[in-house]
Amino acid sequence: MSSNLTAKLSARQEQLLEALRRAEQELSGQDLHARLRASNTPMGLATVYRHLRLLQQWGLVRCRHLPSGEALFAPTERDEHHLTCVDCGSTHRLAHCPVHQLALPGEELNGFLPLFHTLEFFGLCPNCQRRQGRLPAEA
Amino acid sequence: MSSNLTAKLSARQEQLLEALRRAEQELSGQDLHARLRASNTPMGLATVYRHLRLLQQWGLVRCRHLPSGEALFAPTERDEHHLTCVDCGSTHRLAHCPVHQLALPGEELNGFLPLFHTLEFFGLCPNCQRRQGRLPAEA
DNA sequence: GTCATTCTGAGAATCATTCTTGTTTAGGCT
DNA sequence: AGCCTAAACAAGAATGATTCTCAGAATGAC
Ligand SMILES: [Mn+2]
Ligand SMILES: [Mn+2]
Ligand SMILES: [Zn+2]
Ligand SMILES: [Zn+2]
Repeated sequence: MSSNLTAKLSARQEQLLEALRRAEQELSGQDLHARLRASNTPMGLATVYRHLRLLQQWGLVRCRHLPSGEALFAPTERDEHHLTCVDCGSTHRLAHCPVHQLALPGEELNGFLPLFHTLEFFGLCPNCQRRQGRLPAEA
Repeated sequence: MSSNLTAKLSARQEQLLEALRRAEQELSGQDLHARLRASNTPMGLATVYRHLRLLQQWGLVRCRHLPSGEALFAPTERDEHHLTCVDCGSTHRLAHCPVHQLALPGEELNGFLPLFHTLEFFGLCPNCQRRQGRLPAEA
């Protein structure tokens, strides 16, 4: 029950985390499953999701959701953020994390131990600004 | 944030945005649908999601996804962020936005027009820290 | 009025994720 | 080695939020 306190990850968990690290970018659960199947460490889809959830709970994996609804997973140590166009969905990776060593006030934390964060900016890419020319707004 | 544009929202879109603003906290698409049905401005589920997507594209509505997969919607002008426990899922609202007037460098933006952002912190709440004691480390 | 265009919503379809369940594996003990 | 139990595994079924379909309802120019 509390084996999650052990110092070492299981073999499957290592394989999964390694595949994520080897990937050049974030992967969906399905992508990850397909890659593992194609590699020499195949595993079932349920196993992928089960360990993905556990690794998230250990703070070793993070996920972000695209506007389309896809969930993309990445190792926590990869501290990347994006600009995403709300219209066409295109995304650009930021070169640096804008809150890299932002310290939250102690009274905000209130005993909470931060492990990682997600930060995403949304707006309009140059193309869509040009194409739209205008935006509807409230009365 | 901003915008003061000239185009007008449709009646349905106004009703939807009003319901979101009236809500004391973020609502899922299903929640919103249920509330509208119970109110004097009922509308179909497809219409709720259709306009929710459009309002996101106008930059008037934002959404965040919980680890559970639910998408929660809120008006963009509500600039709130949370601490979420990766273990038990409990969330705590931050009193202030830590990046409220953070300016992204122009060369990062590269013509992109920011409309809003999402920022969420993940970690361990005091209860779960106490219950776990420590975290597994990599091999 | 007529016709064209846009909007709506009930229900069906989608599909990523989770659950179920029978099977296999990993140890611990003798 | 043999036996036993608990945990891990994976195939397929189930779930459920979101999206799609499409026939009817509104709108709005003429
Ligand atoms: Mn960061
Ligand atoms: Mn903010
Ligand atoms: Zn765009
Ligand atoms: Zn907790």
